[in-house]
Amino acid sequence: MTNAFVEKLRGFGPLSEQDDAALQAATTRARNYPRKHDLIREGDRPGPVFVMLKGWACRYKILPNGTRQVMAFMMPGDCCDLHINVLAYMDHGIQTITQATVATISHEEMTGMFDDHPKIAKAMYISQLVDEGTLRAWIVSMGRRSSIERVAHLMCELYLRARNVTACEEEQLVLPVTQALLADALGMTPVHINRVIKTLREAGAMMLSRGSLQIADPGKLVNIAGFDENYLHRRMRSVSA
Amino acid sequence: MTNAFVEKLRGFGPLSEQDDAALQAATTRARNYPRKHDLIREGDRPGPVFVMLKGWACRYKILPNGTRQVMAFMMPGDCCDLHINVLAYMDHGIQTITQATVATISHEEMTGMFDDHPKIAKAMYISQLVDEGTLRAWIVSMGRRSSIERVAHLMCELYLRARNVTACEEEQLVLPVTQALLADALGMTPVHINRVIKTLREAGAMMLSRGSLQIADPGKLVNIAGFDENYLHRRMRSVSA
DNA sequence: CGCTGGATTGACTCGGATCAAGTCGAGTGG
DNA sequence: CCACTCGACTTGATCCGAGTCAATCCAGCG
Repeated sequence: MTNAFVEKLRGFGPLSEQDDAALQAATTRARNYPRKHDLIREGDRPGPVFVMLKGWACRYKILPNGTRQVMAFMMPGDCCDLHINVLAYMDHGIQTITQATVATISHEEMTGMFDDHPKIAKAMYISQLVDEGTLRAWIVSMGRRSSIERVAHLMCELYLRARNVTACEEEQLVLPVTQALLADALGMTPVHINRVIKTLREAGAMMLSRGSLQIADPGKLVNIAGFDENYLHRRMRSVSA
Repeated sequence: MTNAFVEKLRGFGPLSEQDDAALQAATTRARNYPRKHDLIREGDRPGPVFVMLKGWACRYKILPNGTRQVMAFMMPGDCCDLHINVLAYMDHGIQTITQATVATISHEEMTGMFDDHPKIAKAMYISQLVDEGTLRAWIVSMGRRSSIERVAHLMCELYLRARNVTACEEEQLVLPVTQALLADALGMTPVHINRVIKTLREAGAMMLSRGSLQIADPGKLVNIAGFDENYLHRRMRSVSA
């Protein structure tokens, strides 16, 4: 039984049985964390690479005025920067959103795996570039989309990403996010998030309640969001490098 | 005489003479481009890695409604993602802001250099992580800073980054950006950018006119911006990996 | 010269923030 | 089984930062 990380990387390119085994071996040493637990804080010295196996986490930064900005959601299969160890300190924190199972891969293990398994390396590079593209898409949302578009866009993204790693019935999906968290992620206030969600519900596009997202009308939602899934790079390069 | 790229990477860690020479050799094949020229467009198949030697460029994306969001400024010494070739298509474009000299490094050259010069590889990874941190800082700005703070923050960032690669007298610096471009970068309107710049000028913090930035009162500007240079990772890790 | 791209300023509007009360549901303990 | 609490969600009233629209200005330049 392969874990979410292996599953995700497989999606970026075929892996041999040996590759699978190596990945699996590297992610067996996992720990459980409660919700709202800091895996690493801003200013900390980076350690091993984190790999989410179960549960969600987010990258965030607290500003001097006390407000918080969430810059990324991490779900099962996601991992933090491969070369994180070359930096002297973290410029942001990573905190669990739900209870979570997280594996760590040491720097040595990582380099070893890269040397011995080029296909793993390539899949990880793709994964990292997708994460970067996601950051850019986030900037686009914050800069040029209205609040309704922003919320719809994020929902589209999370839906697509989550569906890649968790089986889910129809257009229904478990989204373990509070409205306050969404506000921190989208640069809005919880109050306004609430109103926007209401609008989207009344428009018949989607419903979000008690940690569960239901896409009522995918076409309508995508349309509102102006969503273009390109940046998630799910369509792969045909000719391998 | 070494170019801006070599200079910048040196700042991330000591390089041997051989490293220097290899970098220099890889970036001799350079071309000139006029301003407002697309080096690569959204949807294009990624080619070689771009390295800015002279002039500025930006990463951008045009939305369906015609508005534009700039997601990064590239100045001499900056380069685009190392592993860009593993993706099937670009999810954003890169366009010159000024007339520019740009070198390209092929994928083969890149891998060769990584294998033969581990110090170069490390410096490039740091550089890439800094770029990523910059993207996150951008998100923080868009999400949680007021327009005045945003403008001040960007000016602080550009000033620090530019001072690393170009010698400049005092707190004076050439910033080849129009107010419209700043608007596209900061998610505001040109009109409002103009008013904010006026406010900052009247506050005695900085002056920006005709492509030249003058920091009148660095302390004041940093204070307004809530600027924390951590994310640029100029303080290096003492113990090498 | 007059043209053009950029900068500037004013008047008005509006999206989202802010402030302030609730409501609802899942515990939890008596 | 009910009262209490607490975190999350809702809703209304009001305010303000930034957008919009529309002139005008200005410098460089063919």
